[in-house]
Amino acid sequence: MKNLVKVERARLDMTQAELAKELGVSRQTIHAIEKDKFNPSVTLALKMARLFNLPVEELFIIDED
Amino acid sequence: MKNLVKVERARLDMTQAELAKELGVSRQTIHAIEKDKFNPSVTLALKMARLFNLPVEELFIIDED
DNA sequence: TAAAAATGTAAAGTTTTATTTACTTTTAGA
DNA sequence: TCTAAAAGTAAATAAAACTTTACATTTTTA
Repeated sequence: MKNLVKVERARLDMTQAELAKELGVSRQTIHAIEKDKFNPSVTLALKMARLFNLPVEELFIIDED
Repeated sequence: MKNLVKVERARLDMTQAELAKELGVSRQTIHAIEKDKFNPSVTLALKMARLFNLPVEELFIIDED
């Protein structure tokens, strides 16, 4: 699993802390997701995708099959 | 959060056990998701959406804002 | 270049997802 | 209608998401 959170966050010119607050999670959660430390819930993924105006499938990409 | 897993599973004429096996999770996990008992990981959501040939956003719907 | 802001990291603790086992109830087929 | 498959439920456990706190490092900006 890789994701475009860091890039899309940069596009919106938001800090990890700002994004975290917007999404109702901790800054460390954002950091961990950006570093592929974990696999967020679909709810959080949906909220992020909506904020970034991207489909979940483009924001989070499963490596292989 | 609601979801269309039960409906889409019916469209593919699969049992909970078959779907579970296909996705590499337990039958109870499928059951719990169908009953909105929990919020799956984005990875599992992506696998389901791909199997059902639907965007994650259509398979899993956040209730409000 | 010094200070402040942002990011990285880490550890302990909580909550929730997911597994396993087992049993009951419902549904479908012979 | 009897039977078997499927689905519902539940509880104990394991694993992972997420929180909180705290501090170090990097980047930005005054």
